[in-house]
Amino acid sequence: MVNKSTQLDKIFQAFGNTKRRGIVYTLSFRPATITQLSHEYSLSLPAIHKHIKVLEQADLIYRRKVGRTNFVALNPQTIIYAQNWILQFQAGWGNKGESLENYISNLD
Amino acid sequence: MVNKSTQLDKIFQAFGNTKRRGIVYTLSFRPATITQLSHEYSLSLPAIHKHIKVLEQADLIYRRKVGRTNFVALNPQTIIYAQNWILQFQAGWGNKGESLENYISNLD
DNA sequence: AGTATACTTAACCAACTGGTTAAGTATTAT
DNA sequence: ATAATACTTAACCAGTTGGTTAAGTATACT
Repeated sequence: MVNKSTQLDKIFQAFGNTKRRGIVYTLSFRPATITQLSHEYSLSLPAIHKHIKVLEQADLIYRRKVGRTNFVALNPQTIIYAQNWILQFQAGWGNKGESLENYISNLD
Repeated sequence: MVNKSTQLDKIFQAFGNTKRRGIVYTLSFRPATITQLSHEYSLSLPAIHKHIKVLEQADLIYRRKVGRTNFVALNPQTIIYAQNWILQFQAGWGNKGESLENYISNLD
């Protein structure tokens, strides 16, 4: 399998996990350290490390190391990018009350 | 592993694949049949069948069988649900130009 | 110098994903 | 009745995911 993963794939795959969405939610209030997040979500350090990596590779968060402490913060631009993809369907089929039943019965 | 998958997990996992996002995009113009989608995305019927199942279990699409033909259509309510989750971050940290560098240097 | 803290990395594992081929079912056309 | 169409299901497979335990590294504290 070729598995060409685009950025939107990575972003939505990152969102597709309850704990990662929780981390994003937490970071929407303020930055945090990895240890803080591991306590908040009852995850081992290796486990949170993997989640952070997934979020980082999706460019949803970025980090800065200060001494031995890693601070992570949201990257709002990437969230806006995902928002915009979803928002394009605002005016799409179904938003004006169309139903599949009606669609089918109007075929010929 | 327990793998308690919430609806948001399913929705974002469904979005986390380029071909499934393509299917959603196509369906944002009008309903389609499974065979039409398999041609449009060069996928075998078993492959498209699995994608349709993922989208259906996330409640992003629904279908009606007419004779031997399966029509599928978007469920805009579910898309709105995902939009709303993402839109909550509109006013979150980082949207007023805050940077992690500044955050760190203001700690004490 | 020795110990604690904050990760990081590696190896392992079961479950899931996204495709395949092959075979089966239901409906429609000839 | 036979054949074509439109899926559906099952079995298989390689790669990914999300956790684990154990060990390693870098920085800070005493």
